[in-house]
Amino acid sequence: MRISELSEQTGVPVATIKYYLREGLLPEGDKRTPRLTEYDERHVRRLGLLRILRDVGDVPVDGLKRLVAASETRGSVHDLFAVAADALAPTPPAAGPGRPETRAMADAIIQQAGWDRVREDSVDRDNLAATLELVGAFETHPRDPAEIAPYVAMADQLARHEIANLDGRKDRLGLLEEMVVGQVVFATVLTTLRRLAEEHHSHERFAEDQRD
Amino acid sequence: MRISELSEQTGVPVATIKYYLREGLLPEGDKRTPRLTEYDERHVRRLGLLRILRDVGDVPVDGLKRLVAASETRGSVHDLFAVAADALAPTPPAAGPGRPETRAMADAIIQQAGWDRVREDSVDRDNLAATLELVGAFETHPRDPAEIAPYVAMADQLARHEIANLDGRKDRLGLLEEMVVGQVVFATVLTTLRRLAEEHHSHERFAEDQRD
DNA sequence: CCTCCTAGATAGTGATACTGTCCACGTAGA
DNA sequence: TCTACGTGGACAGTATCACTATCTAGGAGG
Repeated sequence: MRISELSEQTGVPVATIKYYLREGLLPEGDKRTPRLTEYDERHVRRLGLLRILRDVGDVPVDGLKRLVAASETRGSVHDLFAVAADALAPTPPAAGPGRPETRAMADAIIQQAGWDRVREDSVDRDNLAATLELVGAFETHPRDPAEIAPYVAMADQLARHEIANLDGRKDRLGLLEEMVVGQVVFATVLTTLRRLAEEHHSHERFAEDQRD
Repeated sequence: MRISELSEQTGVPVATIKYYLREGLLPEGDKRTPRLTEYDERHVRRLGLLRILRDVGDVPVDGLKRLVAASETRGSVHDLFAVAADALAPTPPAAGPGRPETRAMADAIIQQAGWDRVREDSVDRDNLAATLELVGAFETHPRDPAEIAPYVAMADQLARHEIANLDGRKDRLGLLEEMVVGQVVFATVLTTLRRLAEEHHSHERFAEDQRD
């Protein structure tokens, strides 16, 4: 199919498709002649994936690039997922490294959770530390691990559920795609659901409360 | 304290403080003379809050404005929370209204969850619908509610936990602040923890898997 | 043959969140 | 009293991001 058809089928403007091609987010099509390139279903699918990650997950274009690079990772599917996790993780909120004790607390949380398969240099260790650091600067005490425990338990449940639910028949890249889409979509959905649930549950405690 | 001192104490540049004052995110200080304004602890605190919401929660300045406006809401604490939830909710990903059946599915999910205290016009109903719509356009089938059920249960747990843990001694605005910070901080933390947990749990199933 | 589309290069746009400059003035320390 | 530095206020400038538009030359297809 031609670029205009690809655009029609996906709803993505031609200019944007060209941009994604330039950025290497879409593989080049089959160049029949210097003036005519043929695109196929793989492009349609990839474009759909890119739009979901951008529109639903707010993944920056730079993250998409890292994801594309990650998809070339050799090794086990587990290795592939680990590299993809780094690609999806935002770059740590604060530039600075933060106090080492905050990083230690992040590591302690991960160890407490029993997640001993997490790489020592996972980006998310820094992310967790950076978040604790920023929050700690506001609330004087760096929010002790006990407060985080329920969230650790939830994350563990969530991850088990999602890993278990991956379609075992897919190939390497199919699994990656499913994992990545699941991660960003359900992160968004969960955040929205949580706000809805909070609105509901605040009723019992605060509907009558006119305080102040 | 003077503006330079406020800046030092919070680490926020003077120019940024001026910007926040212009935007109405910070209340004006006590204008002793036309050339000298006195700021106090309330400004320090507010600035800390704003920075957390921006740096950790990625709340846009516009959302912060909505939040400030929301904090003036009359009525019960429950009403206050509801308006704040709308302020924190991102404006729906897609501009268009989407198919009505998607909106119906969003409403059905909320009803199934038993969250009957959620306002009919909550922004998050639209957000949920918009997300379902976008995902549905990619994966042909609009992901049936059963797949979402576990997330509904999690969100419910999360919300109960958070509402129950609010410090009951605080005043109206203190409660709002705690609720809002908790919401954005734990949303971020949970997302990070989930990626970490997924990396760990993928080991058991995929460490040996070289597929493809 | 003529019109439309394409690839590829490059430049421009709009939104967001600051950041920098300028000025006249006033405050505080010497 | 003198003076250097800090201030409020207005406004312009900047950086980044994610596109979007324009232009050129040329080939495809009726």
